[in-house]
Amino acid sequence: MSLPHAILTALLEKPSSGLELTRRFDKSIGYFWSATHQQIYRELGRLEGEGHIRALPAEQPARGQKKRYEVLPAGRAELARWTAAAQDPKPQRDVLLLRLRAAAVVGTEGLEADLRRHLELHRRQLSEYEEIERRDFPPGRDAPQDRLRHLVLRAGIDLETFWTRWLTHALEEFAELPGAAPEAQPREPAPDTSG
Amino acid sequence: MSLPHAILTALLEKPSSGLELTRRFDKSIGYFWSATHQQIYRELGRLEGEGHIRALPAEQPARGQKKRYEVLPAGRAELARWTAAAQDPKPQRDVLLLRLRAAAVVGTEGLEADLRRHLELHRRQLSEYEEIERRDFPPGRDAPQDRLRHLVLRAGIDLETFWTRWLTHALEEFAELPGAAPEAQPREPAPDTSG
DNA sequence: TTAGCCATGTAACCGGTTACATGATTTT
DNA sequence: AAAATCATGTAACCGGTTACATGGCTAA
Repeated sequence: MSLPHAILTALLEKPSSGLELTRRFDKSIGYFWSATHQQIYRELGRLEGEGHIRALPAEQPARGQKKRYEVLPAGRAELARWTAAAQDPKPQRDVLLLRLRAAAVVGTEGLEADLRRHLELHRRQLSEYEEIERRDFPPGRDAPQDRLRHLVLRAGIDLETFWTRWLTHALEEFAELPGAAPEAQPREPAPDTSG
Repeated sequence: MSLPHAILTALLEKPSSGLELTRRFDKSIGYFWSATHQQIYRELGRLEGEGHIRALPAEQPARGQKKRYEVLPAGRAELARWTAAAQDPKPQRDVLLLRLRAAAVVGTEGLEADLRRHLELHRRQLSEYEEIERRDFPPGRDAPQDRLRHLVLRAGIDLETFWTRWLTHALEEFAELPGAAPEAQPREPAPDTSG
């Protein structure tokens, strides 16, 4: 149940229409909580029904007509409640790690190329984040209001840094692996706890 | 579509029953691809229907009776295909970062305690991984077959290290934040690209 | 013989994904 | 006038989550 709160946050930062929200989710908030326009429209409907947001009465809504939403006090209260409430971290799901684990069993054939591609993608994302940091958080102390935003961006930068390093290391290991696939060499299964 | 491949990998490492798989998903593979027993039974049924696995004919299956599965050649081929196929990284979803972003708007009240809790959880996970590394990958060169497994574990260790560091940093920043919540101080919304 | 655990399921729900529909506005 | 784009939706599906059901085995 996080999408409604992502939307409330975005609307508090700036009242927007559905499509504007969609565009903002493509950058910014979407860096750590993505959403399609279909999701957003569905959720806007619910939030309005619950009295958490309302359409600005300025223009009459019709199909194909812009509808701009703002957050109501009840919505702000709900967001504050949710932000403060304890939440367990969700167990991570990472396909790439799963594929490496599978490769340990069926061979690494073809995997290396995709690792390279991922490395390139993460490098690009990293430099995009660093560009944003240069532009929005120049050296020197942030204003108190910007501290939290900078903190979030820092998480993005450090995560992408981790992935580029790890993928680089992985590719080095691949280069040292003997031959192609250990396909036909079943061996005693290792203890089940190893990663 | 990753759960069936996670199961195929686990079954190739060692033929198992549904509940055994469930237990193995609680450690090991579950560190980066979790699954409940309901998911696993459903998926085992599908995989059997597709001819990717089969129940070992040893014992007759009845309700409440163990059923052990093994991977068929078609299943191994499918896993190899999937492992080698290019896949785009899924956009990350991280609730904690979303909550920080929300806190920048509605205030940090109550958030700090949960950050501390998360820090503690990540520290515990980190030392669990490090324990596994000490036990299964003692210093010195890994055997080629263990390289990939060690690589996966390394990703887990480095990720948890990142989180503990970032959370520590975040808590330091919180300590410096003025007062409690900037609740009643709306300001010009910052540019929408920052993090 | 009752309680508790082992083991395998079924069913309902819910959020995210994909495909498609429709009206309004702008461009060619 | 046709085509492209903007903007708001509907509908179907699918994987993950939660709650519940059922049979067999074991220990108090």
